[in-house]
Amino acid sequence: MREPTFLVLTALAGGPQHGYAVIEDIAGMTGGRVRLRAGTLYAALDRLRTEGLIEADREEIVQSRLRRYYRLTATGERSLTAETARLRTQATIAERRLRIRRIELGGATS
Amino acid sequence: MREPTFLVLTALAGGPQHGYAVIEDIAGMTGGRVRLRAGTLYAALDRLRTEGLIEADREEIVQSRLRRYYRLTATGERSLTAETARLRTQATIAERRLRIRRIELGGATS
DNA sequence: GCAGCATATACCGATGATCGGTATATGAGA
DNA sequence: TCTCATATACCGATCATCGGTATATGCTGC
Repeated sequence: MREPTFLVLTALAGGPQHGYAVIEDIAGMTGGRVRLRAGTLYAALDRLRTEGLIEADREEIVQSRLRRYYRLTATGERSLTAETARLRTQATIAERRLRIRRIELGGATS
Repeated sequence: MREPTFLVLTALAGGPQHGYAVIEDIAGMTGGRVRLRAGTLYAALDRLRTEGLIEADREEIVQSRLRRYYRLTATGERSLTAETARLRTQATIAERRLRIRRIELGGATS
């Protein structure tokens, strides 16, 4: 799972949201670092729906504009939980190696 | 940065290694979940060298087989440190949302 | 003796997620 | 009236990764 996909699932873990709101949520979540392109977002939404990780929640018309809400499925929740654990494990391994490295090399790298 | 790239940098954070050893290291690190293909590994090595994140360390001939060692550069170390922090931050955000979600929905998802 | 496996580097085409751009439409603000 | 924010959707391009193959050697089991 790549970063944008992970972030979409994280956004929906907070409750149902429509596409554009997901983009805004992710932008806020990452401190503005990640702003998903429309193409990336809607492609990811379609793909995740096909895979059963998310599903349509409801549709609203706000100011004559369609809003299609999506929500995380139980499968999606499990998937996000597993992915989160993986991220944390890898971060821990990398941090341990970096820490040992700094002790051994004393900050003198090439 | 994608997972295989991150894992290659993590492997080299532990000290210089040659290509094949990196594959083995990553396999061990991930409990056998990730076994990089030769194509992925050597392409990543070339790319990371071009980007200045790793560099050639030395070459050895062991049993008439070439071993080309690579090591992390200072730039690579900074890059891995930043990436690790990013992973940890995202894992924390996702976990918080999942935790709140479980309280709110009480385990009843679609 | 030879087949198969592990070691080791390297190249190739295919896949697929993401990027960047565009299209469409409306309401709000300058 | 022009631009910006909202909102969904499609398109081609890029590029990391995957899966397979090529090449070569040494070790192990039959």
